[in-house]
Amino acid sequence: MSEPETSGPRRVTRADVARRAGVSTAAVSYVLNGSAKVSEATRARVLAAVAELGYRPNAAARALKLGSAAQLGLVVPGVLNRFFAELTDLAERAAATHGLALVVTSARDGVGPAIGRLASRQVDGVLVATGVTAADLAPLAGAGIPAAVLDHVVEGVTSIGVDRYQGARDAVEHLLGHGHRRVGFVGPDEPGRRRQAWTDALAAAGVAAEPLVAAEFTRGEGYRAGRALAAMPDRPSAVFVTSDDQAIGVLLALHEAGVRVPEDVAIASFDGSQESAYCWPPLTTAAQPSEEMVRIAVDRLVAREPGQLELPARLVVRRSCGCTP
Amino acid sequence: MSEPETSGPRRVTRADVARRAGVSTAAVSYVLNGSAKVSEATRARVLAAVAELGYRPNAAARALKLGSAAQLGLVVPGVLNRFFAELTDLAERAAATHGLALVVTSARDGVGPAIGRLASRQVDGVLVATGVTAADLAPLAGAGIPAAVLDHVVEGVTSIGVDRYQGARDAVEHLLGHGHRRVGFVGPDEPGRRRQAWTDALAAAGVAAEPLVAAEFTRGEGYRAGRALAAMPDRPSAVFVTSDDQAIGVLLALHEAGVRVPEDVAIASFDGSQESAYCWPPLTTAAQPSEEMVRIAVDRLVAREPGQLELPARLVVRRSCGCTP
DNA sequence: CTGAAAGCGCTTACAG
DNA sequence: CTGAAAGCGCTTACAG
Repeated sequence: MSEPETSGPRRVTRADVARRAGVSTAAVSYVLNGSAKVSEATRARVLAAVAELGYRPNAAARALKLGSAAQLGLVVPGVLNRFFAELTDLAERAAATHGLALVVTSARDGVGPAIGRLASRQVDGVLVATGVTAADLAPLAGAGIPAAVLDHVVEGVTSIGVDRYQGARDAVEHLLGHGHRRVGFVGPDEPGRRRQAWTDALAAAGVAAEPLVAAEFTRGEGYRAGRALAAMPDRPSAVFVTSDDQAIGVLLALHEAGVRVPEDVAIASFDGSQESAYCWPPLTTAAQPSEEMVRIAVDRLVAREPGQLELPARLVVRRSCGCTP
Repeated sequence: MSEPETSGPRRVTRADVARRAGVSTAAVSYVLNGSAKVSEATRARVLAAVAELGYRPNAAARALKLGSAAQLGLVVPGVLNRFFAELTDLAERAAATHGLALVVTSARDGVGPAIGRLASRQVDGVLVATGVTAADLAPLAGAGIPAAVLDHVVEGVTSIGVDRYQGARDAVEHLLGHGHRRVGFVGPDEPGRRRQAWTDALAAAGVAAEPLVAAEFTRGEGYRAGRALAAMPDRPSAVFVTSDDQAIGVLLALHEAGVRVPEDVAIASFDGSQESAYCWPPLTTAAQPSEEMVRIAVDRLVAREPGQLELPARLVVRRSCGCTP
């Protein structure tokens, strides 16, 4: 199209620095990598040359030699989901703590390709915040790259998850504690631990587990479910929603229909994203210990320490369940 | 701490593939890089060997040789802000279109360090979605890495921005069009184009530009501003808020105080994040053409095509201004 | 304490 | 159409 910029001044390499400082190239590496085997005078000369030349080590060369690109990969379903956006932010911080950069890969075209892309990038580890099987992770194992699954526990794979059953159960029981006897469920149609917790909690309370309104994990699906709820002749007086994002969609539909929350329908959800505190009414939600999960996962990745860990969810009580009027 | 995994099977290199396929290592490269200079039979043998061995080219070696790591850098203030989360998602998609990965760097410790980190990583370009000066970008220029500023236009720097003045002015005028004569401003205390638009629009309408409630670009600050608004004896009947995130904070404070939107206070904001459609009431907002901005910026980065472009904002009318009751 | 040298895995002219 | 070889910029034993 237009004239491409000329390649500009040749990149400055450590050879330039060595020449300028009057030392060997090895000395430059030693100084930069903090080896002790270099005199104070040499160190000063090298550092001065580095500053004068604006030298930056070539990360690719370093990665080739060391077999590490000093970066972590993160696979998310997409950063648009509130909860995953927060995870991305936390992961970036945690990685930075170890001097690692974060390569974000969305699994929009499937988790397999996403992992494949990362596997050839000499990443030092991969954080996976999507549904995966051990097989999906195989290319990483082949390349000697450790992986840690975030958010849920997968058999045979290093994973730091949250106890979805307990979190959901706490939320549903909280709703029951408000005296509700018809507590609906908004979430994926497939069986899962949150759904099981809902079923069990209602069974324990001696009431029927219904209605179930199917919705995938997006605000849009939550909105559709909310419209369905609003239109129900025998609407439940409370619902448990499997994620904050879905609950925010439910909220919108209910508002539009003039159904009041929590007066007409009480709501409790799952995730504890920051958004849950800023919608109206603020959501009572089973909060995942995201910060802790990410920190632990990154630490284990860096230490190449395998293992599984399930952390508890914590019920955060706000207005949507009817607690704070 | 625990025993580190053993280094595992040595990585398979193109030499292994060549041996297995019975061809030279060059042939492997030719096949993988789609060069025409290789026979069909050879190609098939190489591809078979690649599949059998699960070979993945070493990205670092490729980057060193080619001077390109096939990745783009993105500098954001943080991915927690709704708008930047969406930008991150869009950038990841746009980069993938060109076969590039996305390295996300938060400018939490300042834009200088963030850019420095990227500069040594052989990224093929950097997308900057933070306030920057041409000087901040100097290390990139030194390394021959093109940069493009997103979201606003910076003098002397390739940038794809939105017309903040026009967007804000449209929003304020829309509020005036509803008959409001006291239209407040919630946004940063420093002068800026959005604030100027607010001042000008009110001047043109012959009314005083007040009150101005200072708030930085976060939901928390928006919340504080909303509380201040709610407590005002001479509360304006409408406010323009400089971002959706802030507006969502304002909304929460107003709800808590029992101030109705739009009946008591009409609101219009800026950004057009997806969140603006899902809060209550949904926000009338001057929407940035994010998808287009990101696509154009990435295309220009890849083509190393400099230049500046300012795109119009588009007013999306929803309930918060009083339009759709 | 410092320097010369090998090698990380790739790509790509250059000969054949 | 294919192979041998140089070289990208670094790190790090190994001699001195």
